[in-house]
Amino acid sequence: MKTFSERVYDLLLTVPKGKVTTYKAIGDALGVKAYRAVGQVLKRNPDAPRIPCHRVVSSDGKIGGFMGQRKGESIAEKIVRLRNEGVFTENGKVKDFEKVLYKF
DNA sequence: TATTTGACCAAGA
DNA sequence: ATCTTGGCCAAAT
Repeated sequence: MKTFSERVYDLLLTVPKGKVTTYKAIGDALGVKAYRAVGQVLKRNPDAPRIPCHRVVSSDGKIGGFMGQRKGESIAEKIVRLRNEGVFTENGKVKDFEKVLYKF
């Protein structure tokens, strides 16, 4: 039995490049309502480049909480990464959110 | 083991 | 549109 975190990571890895997902979608896909726990795990377990945390946004399409990152990292860099993958953002919110939103 | 916390969400005022 | 409230669940302390 995998742990919740592992499931989150695995699911996140299934998100194709150029797409984004939401905490809610992840929780729902896992059959759990731990939307918060998802973000919690991602925050405290920045498992590095293997986990595309920047592809996870809030349900409203806003980047949400990437701010307040740990030292060295900022939301701006994630936005740049997303843009590099084909996902554009506007003032902290994903543009064409529904179009780039990946559904499990 | 128990309590607190949090990168959330939906609904209400 | 913004702010507050309640709820939800796993991980950290």
